[in-house]
Amino acid sequence: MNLQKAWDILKDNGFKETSKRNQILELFVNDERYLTARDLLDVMQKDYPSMSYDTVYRNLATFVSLGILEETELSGERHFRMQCESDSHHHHFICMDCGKIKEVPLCPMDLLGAALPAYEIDNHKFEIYGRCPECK
Amino acid sequence: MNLQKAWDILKDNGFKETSKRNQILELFVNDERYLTARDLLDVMQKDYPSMSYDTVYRNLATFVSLGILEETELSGERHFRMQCESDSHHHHFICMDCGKIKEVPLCPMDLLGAALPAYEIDNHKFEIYGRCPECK
DNA sequence: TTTCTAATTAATAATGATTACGATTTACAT
DNA sequence: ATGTAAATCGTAATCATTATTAATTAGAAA
Repeated sequence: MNLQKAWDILKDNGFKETSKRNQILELFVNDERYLTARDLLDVMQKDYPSMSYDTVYRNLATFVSLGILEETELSGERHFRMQCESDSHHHHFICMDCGKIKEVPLCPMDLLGAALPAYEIDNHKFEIYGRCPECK
Repeated sequence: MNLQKAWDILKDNGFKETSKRNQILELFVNDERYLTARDLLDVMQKDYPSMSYDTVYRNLATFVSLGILEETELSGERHFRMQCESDSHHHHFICMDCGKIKEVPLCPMDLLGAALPAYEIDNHKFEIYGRCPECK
């Protein structure tokens, strides 16, 4: 997702345009890795020394709830990255060295069929972990 | 996994038999839900008021490393349950109300084929979340 | 059975991530 | 230009988890 699209979504939902918000978004646009709140803060405090945890976490929560960012938990910490462009449902290979992802256009739910009758299925998670060709 | 099997594994690896360890194991044998460290502590402090966090976490780590317990992260907290009896690789539906699981004898990795050439695959996670027939 | 030693535990403090709060500042509609 | 709700700052609080040190205990060896 690009910056413009993210701002369109924010504006549509009545959120104001601020420089902090913009820098957080720019950071995600320019970095395809999964980042933690601390990663963000460290980078951003170079430009905005007064950036606070509250601002970071509040905006991350906003972005996730609006579908601008996606979130996953890696080794006990919450990680965030820009929502993928591709509109078709997919899953991710995640490189545990560099944090970059590769889309996997396959969903195990398609193959589940009637394996869980009478169960209400709300959500699912499928992720593959390892090392990408560059890091191997 | 039953209590005897768990102790066999512990003894084989040189771990001593203690009442605290035994109670933690008994708790998991008698509860098929995913439990947090705090869940454990709350229950156990009724019988062993002096049970400490250290003991809980240290033993949980031991049990996981020996394959006695399995672990997953649910809504930001580590959860544990007894390792399944079934020896074949499988995944889990997890009820977000009661915490009970249902085994799903399907692995998406089987269907991945050569979708990720040149990638080193170390691990994967596939979980389905929702509500079980009893909780629905 | 007694003794010895390393493993285990208790009690508590420290850490690290995340959330909350009151005061201040800012975006933007009027 | 002004008013107001939203956003941010600075900091403190909270929550899960890990570390520390001293005391206790299991199990081996005498």
